[in-house]
Amino acid sequence: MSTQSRRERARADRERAIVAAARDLALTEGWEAVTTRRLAAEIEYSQPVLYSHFKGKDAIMAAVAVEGFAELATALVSARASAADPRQAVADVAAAYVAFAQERPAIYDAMFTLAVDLPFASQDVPTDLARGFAELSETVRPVAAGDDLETVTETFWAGLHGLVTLMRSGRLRRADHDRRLAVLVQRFSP
Amino acid sequence: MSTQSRRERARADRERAIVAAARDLALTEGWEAVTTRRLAAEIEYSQPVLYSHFKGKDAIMAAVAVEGFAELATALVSARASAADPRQAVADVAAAYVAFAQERPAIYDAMFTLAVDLPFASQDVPTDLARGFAELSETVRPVAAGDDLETVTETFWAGLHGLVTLMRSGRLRRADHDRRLAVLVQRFSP
DNA sequence: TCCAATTCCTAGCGTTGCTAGATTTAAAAG
DNA sequence: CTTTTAAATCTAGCAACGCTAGGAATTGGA
Repeated sequence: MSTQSRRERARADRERAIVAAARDLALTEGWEAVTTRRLAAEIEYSQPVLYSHFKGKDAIMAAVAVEGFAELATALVSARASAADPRQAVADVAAAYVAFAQERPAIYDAMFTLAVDLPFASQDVPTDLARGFAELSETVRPVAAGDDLETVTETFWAGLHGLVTLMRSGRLRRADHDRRLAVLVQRFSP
Repeated sequence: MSTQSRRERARADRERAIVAAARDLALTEGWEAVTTRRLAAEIEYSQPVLYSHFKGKDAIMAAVAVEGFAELATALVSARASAADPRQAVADVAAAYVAFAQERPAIYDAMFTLAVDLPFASQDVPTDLARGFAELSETVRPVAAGDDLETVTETFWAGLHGLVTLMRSGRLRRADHDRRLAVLVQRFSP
């Protein structure tokens, strides 16, 4: 009984180590540097061990993404909480969203561009993703007016996502970023 | 002299065949099906021939993307031209943009998500890309007001891009798409 | 008809994600 | 404490990827 629980604990530790290694590698060198061989070396086990924890590389990336949802949600919550008024809240939350994406581009990609085997628009959305979305919702609620709140939230989100991805891939000049963000925020401000 | 020009013509034909094969394969089976071996088989030459035309697979994808810019620009031009008034123009151009992305997802990815070795925010932007961007600019000009036109255009573009990419990767429910687009259009309408 | 130059292909390198089968390790039974 | 059995882990390898070196074949001009 106790030996079994000890083993389970060790397994859980190793699983966390895999996700942490993937996250660190992706952050420092990008996802193309995150190979199964490299991950195995990092946790000091052989390659097949990874597959006893995760179905494949995509599942590992999904696990990193889920961690990212928690971080993003926390960042959005604190941004909105410290805003002086609803108008400032939109600007601050937008800034926090963009800052997260720019500081952790690899994590952001795993969350919103790469891994597709995560439940999004369905019932069993990861809790922290729902938390982040709810925070966006509350932020734009004052401007929803006649429109459906969820729809407005998704559209605002899409605007942020578009700005972030187009800029990071070099499609938009970085210099003008703040002005673009201001335009978007203004269009979604009370 | 004539034999040389004949050879040059044959080479140009083969180059076009490569891009066409890549485009067709990407459209029907996605970019992951576009391998250099598959492309070589398609044009009935061996693999290394590809590298006498293009620096690598990325360059082939970039060539497909450039073709896409032309198509998109044409679609946007005709959408704006047939619009009854400036307000309708915004809606029609937005709809045309989204329709293009949804009907040719692989091409759209090559244009705006994958290939990065294309000049975007610089002087030597592909002509057709500039054409498409100019069309977007003219469409949103009535709402630019005090803001810089280029900035507003880029922000509107980002909104469209965000909607398209988030929906295509399953992050947004497809059913509510029209309503989200309407919200965006309304925010950028005169 | 022979030579030279260009064009093209065969073969292979290093890397990827992933897996089958042997091997070691550890727990349970005697 | 030894033996047996089961679980955990590793070694080795597969198929596919992008890409390239070096030799074979084709072509045009002398």
